[in-house]
Amino acid sequence: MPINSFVDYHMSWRPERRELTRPIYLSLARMLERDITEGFLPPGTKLPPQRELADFLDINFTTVTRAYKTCELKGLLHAVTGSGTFVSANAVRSVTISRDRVPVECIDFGLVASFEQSNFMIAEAVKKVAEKAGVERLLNYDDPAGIPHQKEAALRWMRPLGIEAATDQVAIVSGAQNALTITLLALFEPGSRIAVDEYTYSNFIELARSLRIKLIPIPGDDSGMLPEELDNSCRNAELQGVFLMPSCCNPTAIFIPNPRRKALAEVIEKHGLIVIEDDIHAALLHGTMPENGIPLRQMLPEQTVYICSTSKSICSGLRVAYIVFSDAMRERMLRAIYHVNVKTSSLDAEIITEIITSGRGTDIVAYKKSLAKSANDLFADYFPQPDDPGHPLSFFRWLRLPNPVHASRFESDLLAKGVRVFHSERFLAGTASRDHHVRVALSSTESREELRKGLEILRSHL
Amino acid sequence: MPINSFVDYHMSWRPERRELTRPIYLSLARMLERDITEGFLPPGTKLPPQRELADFLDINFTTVTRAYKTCELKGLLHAVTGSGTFVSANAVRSVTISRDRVPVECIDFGLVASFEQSNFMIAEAVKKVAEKAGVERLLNYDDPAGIPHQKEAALRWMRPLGIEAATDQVAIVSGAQNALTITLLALFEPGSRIAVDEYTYSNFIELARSLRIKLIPIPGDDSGMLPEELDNSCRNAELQGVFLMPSCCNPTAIFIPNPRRKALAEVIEKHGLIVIEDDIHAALLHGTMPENGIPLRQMLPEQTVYICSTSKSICSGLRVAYIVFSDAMRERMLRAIYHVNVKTSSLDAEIITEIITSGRGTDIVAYKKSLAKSANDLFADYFPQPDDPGHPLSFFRWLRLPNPVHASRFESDLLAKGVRVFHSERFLAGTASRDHHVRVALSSTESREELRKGLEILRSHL
DNA sequence: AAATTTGTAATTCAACATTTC
DNA sequence: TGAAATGTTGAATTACAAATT
Repeated sequence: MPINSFVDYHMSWRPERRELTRPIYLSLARMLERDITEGFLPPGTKLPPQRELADFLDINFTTVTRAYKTCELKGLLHAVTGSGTFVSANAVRSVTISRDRVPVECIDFGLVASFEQSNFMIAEAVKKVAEKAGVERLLNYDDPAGIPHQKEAALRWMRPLGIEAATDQVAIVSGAQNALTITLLALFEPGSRIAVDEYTYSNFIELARSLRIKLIPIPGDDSGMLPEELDNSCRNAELQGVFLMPSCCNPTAIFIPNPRRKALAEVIEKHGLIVIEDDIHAALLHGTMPENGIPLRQMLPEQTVYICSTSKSICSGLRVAYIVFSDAMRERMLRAIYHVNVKTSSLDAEIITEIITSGRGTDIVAYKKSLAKSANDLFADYFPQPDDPGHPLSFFRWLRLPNPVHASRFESDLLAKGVRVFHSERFLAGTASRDHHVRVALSSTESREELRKGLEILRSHL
Repeated sequence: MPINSFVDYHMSWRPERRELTRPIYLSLARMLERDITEGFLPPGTKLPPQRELADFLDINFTTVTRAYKTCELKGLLHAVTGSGTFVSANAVRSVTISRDRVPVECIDFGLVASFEQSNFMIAEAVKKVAEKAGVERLLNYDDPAGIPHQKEAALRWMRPLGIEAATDQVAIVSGAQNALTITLLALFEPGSRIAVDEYTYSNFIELARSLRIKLIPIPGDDSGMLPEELDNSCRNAELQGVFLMPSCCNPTAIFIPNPRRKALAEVIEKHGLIVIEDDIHAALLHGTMPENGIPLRQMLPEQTVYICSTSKSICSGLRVAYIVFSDAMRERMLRAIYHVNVKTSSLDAEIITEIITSGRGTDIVAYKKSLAKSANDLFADYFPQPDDPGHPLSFFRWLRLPNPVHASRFESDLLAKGVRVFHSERFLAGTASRDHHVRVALSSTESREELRKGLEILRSHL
């Protein structure tokens, strides 16, 4: 029997004892999920401690643990030892970012596109490939990891970025997100732990969640993840990997300087972590900083998966990315590629190959860089941030909000005014809801005029 | 202390007590995995019962349960209440099928290609699309599930197959395997159970294994899965879904007749299972049987995911498949598409669309049908199987071997003679290593002559 | 047909780790 | 600084279900 009657206590959640059916933990989890999704327990609510609720329901407290855990794995809750269990900020809605169902009439600073104005150059390459002899050979099941000359082009593209690899250490897949899925499936398992920045690309967060891979947020500073913090986390919990975007972290735009990269590499090597290095912006940012970033793949070739997408630098719609891996990983990576894709369209890969080998890729990158420069200059006019640690040519900026705001209300208010942005809360890997920021994509508007108009609306809203 | 010394008993596995570290169940699972992959415990070995091993190690028997369970989810074991726990047939090697690293000089009856001789017709469509105005609009992030007119074409393609759906119930993805990954990620979770035929497409087996989804093999007869057996399994264990290829099961080539489909649908509806209906051969086989198959999607629209790939029927290299789902599934499906692919290349989708709307698709299908007819006739000359229950136009045949053989030795002996086939053991979802078969792909050779030569070698080998 | 063997699952117990105050 | 609050995890207990003999 319950020790106390609890009539006088305040408990944020009081499930009906009579509604409990066996198995208890499942029915409790169902009730909890229902009350969260129906809004009775709004985001941020502190749930009763396990022992207290167990006492109230006259069950063992680890049965509550299980019910809470079930909801936590679904992303509805997060729990902190010592503090309690809380309803997640993103419990109700999905934080997945896509261009599906965006109101047509809005200025999109949400999804980070890639200055699609350059796509007429791609259209030319499409024509060129289509007219070549032997297109038929691009249309079968052969070479699931890419045709040899396509892989050569891939290596040629990555060489200036500091990547040297053999052709059997590279594979062609369908974009960076696809590469991440493949890598997580190939090298990790449910329950694995991967270190990430406190603010992390939200689609990676949800992908990991759906694969039941746990992300461990590591504190960072203006130069990115802190090596000593990573070292700490490795000591406390068994970590299998670390996810990094060294040339331009999404969403914070931070470029990790080489000394920091080296310090991180040392810690990573010491603990034998697998590095997932998403260098999606590398080609675009190369040559614009006093010193080019050294990829972690170069420092730790045996334990790094290097992902180089052409979506941002060349063309977003063709879905071509390169993955570089070590010999020890090859078998597992190829198998995962086969399970997820069978193969990537050789036609698309051939178009990108044509663009690279013809030298046109360099032109496209230069053009996108000039657009990025111009967009960032305009942004700086509206929001001067002299101490902004982000990369100066980033396709998006990380803007600190002067006052705390309600994240999803902020987004929807601004959307009502015709501008879509994403609040920092979407990018939270863990719990810590510290400062408030918005990520502002500069590469998705069709003209400088549209960009200006959107920035105007954003500034007046703040 | 252990009750008996066990010195006199035979136990198939005697892990070192001293090697156990805490947590016990994990270290025990690791030892078990090691001993299986290193071959000390060959496939089929019966492991000691949980209680016996627990007694031997002086631990609680549910700790052994957990260790066994861990290995079972990895696909290394399977357990049957009452009988015991056994090492899986495919525990050690991968059964993934791909065209990577096939000896160049072999006749490939392994991977099921799609009579690639018709690809010159696709090359024409590529040219046509490339020359159209507005190719740029195919090259951005828009419409992740497919451009509206492409989805219309998809529905037009599927309508004769018995599929009626709204445009927001269909999405374009990158081939059937990709569709399966997306479906499993969207609608199932680690630990979910899906019913499958005893012989099942081996890439689906491995995909499920990597997602820790458990496949429950259901006995069948010449008309496919047995409804009463499915009903039984549903009663005994909580199943969430069922995977079916009704128009031509891979690898057995069985076409499920309509009465059987209806009986299965009844059981499925009763238990509320999600149907994954991979109708990859539907377009090719339509109109060749006395009665066309009614898709399960038509009978159970709310609980079916219908997958219609164009890889086999139109072109394998372009990686385009259609998924049809119910309104209740939409949100989860779109999110999974975004996590795995972001989107499928609109260019590839447009080429397929062009082929469908121009009516060329029907020509291609007719051509492939004629090739399939001819190949099957040739096969029947070499291996008359008057009572073969498979579909007469199947791209592969399921050939019973007169005598039991060693599966992987059989494959490698034949490969040494220049022919690649796959033994039935690769397709075993569960345990029962019953009859011996080989799957012979008829659609992967480049000419009738090559096919004949391969069949000759195969016959003389038997 | 009943008893036995064997695996499954929910719950409870106990020890522990982290955070807060 | 250390005690209290709070969540985590492994293992044991218990009841049960299926297959075998």
